[in-house]
Amino acid sequence: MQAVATHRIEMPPRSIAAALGRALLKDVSRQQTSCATCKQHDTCLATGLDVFTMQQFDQLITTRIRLRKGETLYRAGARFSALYAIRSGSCKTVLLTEDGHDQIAGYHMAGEMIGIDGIGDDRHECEAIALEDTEVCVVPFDQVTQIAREDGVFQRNLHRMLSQEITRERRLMLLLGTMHADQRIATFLLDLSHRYQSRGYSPSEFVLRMTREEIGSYLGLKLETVSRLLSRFQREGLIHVVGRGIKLLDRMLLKQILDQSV
Amino acid sequence: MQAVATHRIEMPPRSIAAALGRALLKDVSRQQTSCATCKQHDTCLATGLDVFTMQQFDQLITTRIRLRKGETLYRAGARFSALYAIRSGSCKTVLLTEDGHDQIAGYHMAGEMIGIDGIGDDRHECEAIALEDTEVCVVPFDQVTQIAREDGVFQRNLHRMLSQEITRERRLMLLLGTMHADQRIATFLLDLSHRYQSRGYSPSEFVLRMTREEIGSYLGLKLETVSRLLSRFQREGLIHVVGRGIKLLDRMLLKQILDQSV
DNA sequence: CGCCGTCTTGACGAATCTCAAATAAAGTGG
DNA sequence: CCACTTTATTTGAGATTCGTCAAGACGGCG
Repeated sequence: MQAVATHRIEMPPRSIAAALGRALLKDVSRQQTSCATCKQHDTCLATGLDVFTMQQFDQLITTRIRLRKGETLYRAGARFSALYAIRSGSCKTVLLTEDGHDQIAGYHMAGEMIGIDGIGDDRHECEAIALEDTEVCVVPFDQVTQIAREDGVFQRNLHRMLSQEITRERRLMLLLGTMHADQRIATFLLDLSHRYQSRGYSPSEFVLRMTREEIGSYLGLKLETVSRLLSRFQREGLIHVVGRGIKLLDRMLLKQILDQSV
Repeated sequence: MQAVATHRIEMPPRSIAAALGRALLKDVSRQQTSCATCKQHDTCLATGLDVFTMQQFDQLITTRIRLRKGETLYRAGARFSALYAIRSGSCKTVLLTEDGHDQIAGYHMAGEMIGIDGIGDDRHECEAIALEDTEVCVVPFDQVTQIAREDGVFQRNLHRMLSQEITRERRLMLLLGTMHADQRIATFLLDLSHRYQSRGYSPSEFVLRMTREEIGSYLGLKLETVSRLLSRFQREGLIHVVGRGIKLLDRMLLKQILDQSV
């Protein structure tokens, strides 16, 4: 019996370093039950480290930040100095253009790492905003760099983390470039389902943390289109919607929507 | 008086290592004229290295590959072992989904580095295909990793390169998620203009290496829409089109298209 | 010269956006 | 805790953009 993420996802509270460790561990989930929260889309900086390096890494984490709903973790243009591991709650990252356009680039839940967009030119190029009360661990990047130079496994994990961000964005590009509105919504719901499941929550019942408008921005749609499609999916028996509460009734049918070439 | 890239962009031929060096150098363009070809969108792995590390890096490059138009450099799913610096010619990278969809993820010209999508899980997740006869230098990634551990500047350059790929994709996401067809085409033309300019070619006159269909795939449009908009831009005096030859007549007006909020 | 892939252009239709109004939910101050 | 304000959501009708289908033109190449 799985917990339903009706309220908000929270990682079990322990020491700060342990919290981040959980957020970063992967494939070692058999040994540590808390790592069950972190399987697929996570960042895995600490996978397979030897004890010494792991201790070193633990010592990095000396600060954590509490954000209330709507508060900003970092703004576009802010100086980049650290990565942030989400300990509890969730964030959105927002892209801004000169001409006032904006778009939500990502929705990030507990166990994920954000802020890597700043590495390139020492400035964050998007802003991160809490969608609910959220707590993040601060991981100073210069020290990450240092450990990467001393430990090959850690270096590899860092590269993998960066590359996975590229992969994530590619998937979104494909969605935005080729999919119809219903396919986008279906993909979005299945992605959430998958991510909740890999954190130990129900894959078929969860609460959206974003408004219809934010979902639309993320998927390249208008809020009315999002609303209409959720209603349509409900009429067709695919899902059950109550406000931001979502229950997936037939995930096979949802997946079939993705196959429709027209 | 600038050369017009009427035929194809080719880096001046020298030794293999030097060719890659040019492709990767940045900000040192005052000292080496050949680096004028590589200013903005490039990868800069070798920026600011000391002589010793630079020599080390030079020795990496022992292979280059010649591709005829249409040939594949790597396929999706192929084992990742190296990055590729484009020495002459150009490539497209293509994303593929299980259900047969595909989309062009990037258009890469001489002086750019491709293949970094493979780092995450040791497999390339897109395929790279030559748009014309093309020559690439092979940069073995395990040795890149090794140098990164020994040299902090090099490590930083590597991180920057990865992060820039993220930035590039973000821009494309914004385009796909928020822009109208005319804004996408205008952005596409201005981006090419910018990149040709930073390689020492005319920013206002160049030859497209892709078909209308490929441009459409890249921008999330159908080929007819691309064709119609190029015609419209020509009618409006913004550009002059002859087949794949493009002359930008009024870049200010093109930029203004991006500001139209409607 | 004729074939084939590419490109242009038109007419039509479908998907999505825009505008608008009503309803529901969330937040606020007393 | 209630009344009130604000914000979010749903739904409809109409406009618009872009895609689809189709026909013909262009250009390169054997």
